[in-house]
Amino acid sequence: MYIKMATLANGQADNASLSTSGLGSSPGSAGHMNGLSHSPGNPSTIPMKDHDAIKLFIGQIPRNLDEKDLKPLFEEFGKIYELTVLKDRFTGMHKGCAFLTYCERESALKAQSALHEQKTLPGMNRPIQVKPADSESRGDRKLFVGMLNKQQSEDDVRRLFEAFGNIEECTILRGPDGNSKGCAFVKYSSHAEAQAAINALHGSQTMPGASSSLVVKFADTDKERTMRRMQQMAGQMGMFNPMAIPFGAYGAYAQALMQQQAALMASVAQGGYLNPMAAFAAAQMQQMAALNMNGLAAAPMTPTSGGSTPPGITAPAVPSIPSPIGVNGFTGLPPQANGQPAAEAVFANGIHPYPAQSPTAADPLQQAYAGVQQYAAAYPAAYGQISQAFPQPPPMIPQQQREGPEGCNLFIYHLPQEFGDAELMQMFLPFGNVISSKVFVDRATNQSKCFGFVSFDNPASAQTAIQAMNGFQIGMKRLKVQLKRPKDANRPY
DNA sequence: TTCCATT
Repeated sequence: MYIKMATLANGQADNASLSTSGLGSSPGSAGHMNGLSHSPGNPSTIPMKDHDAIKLFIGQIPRNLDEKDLKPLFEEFGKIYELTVLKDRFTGMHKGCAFLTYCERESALKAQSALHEQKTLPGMNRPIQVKPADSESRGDRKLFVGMLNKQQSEDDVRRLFEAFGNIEECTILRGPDGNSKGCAFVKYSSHAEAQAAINALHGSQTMPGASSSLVVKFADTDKERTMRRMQQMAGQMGMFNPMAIPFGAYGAYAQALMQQQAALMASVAQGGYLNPMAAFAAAQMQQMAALNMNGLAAAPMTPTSGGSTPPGITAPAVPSIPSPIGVNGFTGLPPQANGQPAAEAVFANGIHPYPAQSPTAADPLQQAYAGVQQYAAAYPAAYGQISQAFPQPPPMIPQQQREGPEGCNLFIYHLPQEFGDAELMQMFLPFGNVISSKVFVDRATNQSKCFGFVSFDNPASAQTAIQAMNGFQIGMKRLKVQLKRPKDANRPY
């Protein structure tokens, strides 16, 4: 078992090999940015998929082939977003099939036409199946919205609905004269998002001029054709989707967070169990590289961890960054950032759905730093050397479970098996004040069920966390991070 | 040969 106790160097190497998108880096090469320097702020380092990407079902796979064997076969047709071989939940037995999502819809279509029933893999007696997963066709995700104010535009409706998920389409129904009929269709990426919107908004308010409270229900499928016509009519007014710009000026910082989280989780996932020291150190190194890579840190990088206070950091988008994150993370200033108001201003500019936000909770940089402190504070006895670096760790002992307000509670799925409450909290601290984190554990086996909940004290942090962490890649799987379903979520309308 | 789980 000690063999698995990865040294820092090994942990980092593992990260690099695990990553499909260049997120990994090695400690010795922090100074030259691990080949990522050519893409500062390049969104391609954050894996994304088309909003209309198709999840494919792959059937008739020999049971001796796992994700890494299948990857090359399917990569021919495009960049893979996620590939998951289905396994029995208890025995871990390969079920002979998989789910595959390409980043681009087009790749899925190509793969389907090239492979579906076109050949039989060794040992199989039926040809390979490559087709949209059953789940792709089922599940209502289109909402009918009634009792709107007739002055409300598509953008107004979007603003009302965007907190509950990714809006793929939003159309006001209009008469031939172009006047709103006071209703709209809103299509989310998933059924769950649509359901969340229903739960939160149906009957929640009465628009000025409307005769009764807001109606939010699943769209009548019979009328889909009508709807399509409507959408085409309103079609060419090119609206931009605010959700497509997750962080605005903070994009680069979002990336930095990704790097940090990548290191943390990859080292856990690869190591087979949690090695807090390696994870922590890896996160530090990743953060150094990431911040510098993105041009947020002007300080020249030195490969050794000198004890000097890092020089001031300048950045065009985020004027002032707490420097301790910069050069080695183990020494430096207390986390009271001097740039909070500026950072908040940037952050509030089109990013916060809830403008009335406390600056403290809204400053992700500060939160990131707090997260690091928390991580160090969690293991003070074993790693005194590190906890020393933070003379006064904030009293952030995980509180008892408590739910936050509506819109503040996240459901997280596909957690690494090794993640416990503390790791879950650590993962989400950079986005706000985590008031609780809970990984579900099987009572019988004491094993994580790989899902859990995180609660923030404000909805903006929750949304920021969703934007940053939903779809975050661990191995070939991705975290699912969404608002917790309200308990009456399954009630049909 | 169809994942998926909501303190």
